Formats: sequence, C-alpha cells, structure tokens
Amino acid sequence: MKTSKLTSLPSIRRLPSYLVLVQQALDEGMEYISGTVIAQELELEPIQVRKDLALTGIVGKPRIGYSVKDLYIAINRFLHWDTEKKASIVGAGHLGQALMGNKEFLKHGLRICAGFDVEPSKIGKKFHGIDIYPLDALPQVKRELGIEIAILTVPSTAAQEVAEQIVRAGITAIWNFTNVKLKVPSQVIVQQEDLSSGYAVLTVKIGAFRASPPG
Amino acid sequence: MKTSKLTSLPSIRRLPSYLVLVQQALDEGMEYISGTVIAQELELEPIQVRKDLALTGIVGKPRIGYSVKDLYIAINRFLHWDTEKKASIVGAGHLGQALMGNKEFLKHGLRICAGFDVEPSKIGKKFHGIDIYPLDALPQVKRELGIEIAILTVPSTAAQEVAEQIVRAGITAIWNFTNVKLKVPSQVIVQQEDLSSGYAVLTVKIGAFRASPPG
DNA sequence: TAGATTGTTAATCGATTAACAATC
DNA sequence: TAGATTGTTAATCGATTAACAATC
Repeated sequence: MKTSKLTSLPSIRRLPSYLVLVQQALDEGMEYISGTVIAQELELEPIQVRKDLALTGIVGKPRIGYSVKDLYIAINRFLHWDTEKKASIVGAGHLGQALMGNKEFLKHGLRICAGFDVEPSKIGKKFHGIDIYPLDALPQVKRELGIEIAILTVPSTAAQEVAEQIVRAGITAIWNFTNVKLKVPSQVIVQQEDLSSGYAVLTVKIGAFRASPPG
Repeated sequence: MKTSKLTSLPSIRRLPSYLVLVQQALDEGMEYISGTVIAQELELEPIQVRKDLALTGIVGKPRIGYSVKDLYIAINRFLHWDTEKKASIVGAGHLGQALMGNKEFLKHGLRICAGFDVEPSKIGKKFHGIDIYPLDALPQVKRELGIEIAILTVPSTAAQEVAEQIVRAGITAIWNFTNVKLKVPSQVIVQQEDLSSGYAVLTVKIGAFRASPPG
C-alpha cells in the first residue's frame, strides 16, 4: 500500500498562521471567530480560509463563525501538534543553538531533548539546558530518550554523511536546514527548510518592484 | 500601474536548489550539465527543470545540456544574487545572531552590515564582527550604510511595532522571521519566513506515515 | 425577521506534465 | 549517422475562486 495522499500542502502551510490568530483570540477571551475576519487579518480570501479550516474537521455556525476553543483544538489535532514529539539537534553550531533556544517549538509539541556535535569542545556542554553529545552516541541516546525527529543543522559539506548516521540510528524523520538534497531510504521523511528559497522570492520581488514600482 | 506579474513562485523557490548543484558542477570543473541530470539529483521531473531554467533566459544545447558557467551566471542574475544588497538584523537574539554568522548569505549578495536591539547589554557589542546599535539609531544607520533590507528577528510580541519603525526609517523590504502577519504600507515588500509552516508539513507527513506506512 | 456566514458544488486559473519536432 | 536532450505547444491536474443554497 502506498502512503495515502496528503491533503493540499499549501493548505497545511497556511494552518499555522491561522493558529496564531486563534491563539490571540483565545487569549482575548473571544468565543467565536469568523473565517471572514481571519481572511481580513491575513489578507486571504474568505473562501480559502473556510476551505482550509474544513480540512481540520471543524464545523462553524452560520452567521457566527467558529468556536475559538474548538478551532484551536481542531487545528492542533490536525497538525498533530497536540502530542509531544522528541527531537534532537544534529549540529550544535549557531543555527542549532538558536533552535535549541526556541521556546515556540514546545507549543507545537516539539521537545528538543538532545544536541549532537563532533566538536570536542562542545561535547558535555549545555545550550539552553540541552546536553550536547558526541555524534557517535546518536544510536544510544536515540534509544534511551526515544528521539524520533532529527533537526539537521550541520554544515552542507557534512550533511549527506551525517544524514546517513541519522538513518542508521533508526530515526525516520529529518527536518533538514542544510541546502543539500539528502539521499535517504524512501521510508525516511525529509522536510527541507531552505532559507535561500524564501530569500530568492524576496530578491526577485525587490527586482520586480524596482523595474516597475506600483502607483 | 500595478506591479508587473511575477513569474511562478514555485519555480523561483526551486532555483536556489539548482544553483547548489551547478556550483558543485562548477567546482568539479564540469563544462556542461543536462536538465535530466539535475532532475535526477533533485528527484524532479526533467521537464520541470527545463521549464524553470528557461525562466532565467539560459539556452541549452540539445544532446549536451547547459553550460555550467553560463547557467550559474543566468540563475544568479535572474535572482538578482549577482548584486550586493545591504541588510540589517533587527533583533539580535539567538536567531538574529545565528543569521549574522551565516556565511552563505554573502554568496547570494546579502551583506548584513548592522544589527539592532533594545537590550542595553547588547548595544556596542559585536556578533560575528557585526556592530549592534540601539533600535532608535535605525534611521541614521540606514542612511549612513545604505541599508535596504531589514531581517526581522524580534519576539512576536514586538514584531508589528518594530516593523513600523523599520518602515518609518525608509526601509522597503522586510524578511520576516516572526510568525506575525505584518501590517505595512503596500509598497513595502514583506517575505514571510515561517519555520512553523515547514514544521506543519513535517508533522502531518509523520502522522500520515504512521497511519499507513509504505511497503 | 433580515442578513451575515457557513459549507457545498461548479468554474476558473495556474502550475505541472506529456508529446514531439528540432538539433547537435 | 543515431540518439539524447532541448524547447515549444498542448493536455492534465490540482488549487483557488465563484456562486449560491442552507442556516442560525
């Protein structure tokens, strides 16, 4: 059996931005929020918001909108952000350290519980309360702590080699912050997080703007 | 006149990954590279690679492929990565510091030449050789150094307010690493760089995999 | 009630993929 | 030459948007 078809990736990517708004509404004690309002805030089409939210199984009230509390629960559940997932940072450089310090992740169920590096001076240290282990210890620490996600933040030159170690350790999900397309077995899930593709969009937009600024 | 229609965003996002491969080919002294090979390496369809590359204006040789050198130049030019753009980090926290240390950006023409923060203890310091100024100094430093891009890495709670300061300082391009949808005048270009949307895709994929693992 | 909003079904739009002639 | 690859034109696919009945 093939992996069942995922729902639209663009929709999934938009859901976290709805969650930010819903969280705000929750904090403000609002009971209901309408798709129209969400659309306005995020500069999207109301119909797109309704379609996206429908994915989560939420049912709204005509004329009223969606229950803020239910919506919060529905989005979190749909994204699987309501269950804790243990992760490790592989490559405790600047970016790796910054990610270890990101409190936001915990709200999404992502608990970073170990860091790995090859640099002897870093091993045994803690960053933001997280222990750094030698890369070789990956299989053992993975077993002991039950790590299921590897956040890959090594230099590009080491990416493929380290990815193979991650796979050998039995980790099947990699959040890849390097610009290298990893060659891994098909059962391993790789999510590419590429700053340069976002930057490319920015620079092209700046270029287009200079060519013909609006009104 | 409205801002002219950009070419397909998905294509633009893929171009940097081609560039990584082309750079490698260049380092290895290869003269030509075919769309077929690029497609194989990145697990894309050859026709998609050809279509994307065509955007840059590159012309290939049937049976041979594309000149590696020409392709490198064409992609870089299309993305405007062949001209230097001066940027500043606004918010010198963990992520901001990590980005200041990112050597990769220089290859894409992005020169980070100043950092800003409100934290008195950080002001006057240097991170990775980059001076940290008080946020109030933004207009002046912007003028003196010719900064055109603000990389926004403040806490979410401060995002909107700081974005307004950025706009008032006359900066018209913001690379936004916060999860806040910024309200800015229409002539300001905002590129959202949202880790949580990538993470959402990862967690949904993991969930789908668990529901029905392949083979 | 009147009217704003939801959710469904249909239409449009844009991106991806297919087919194939041109070519070196 | 034979055959792999490019680039163009057409077909398909999927996501976005429109239309509108249902509803509270």
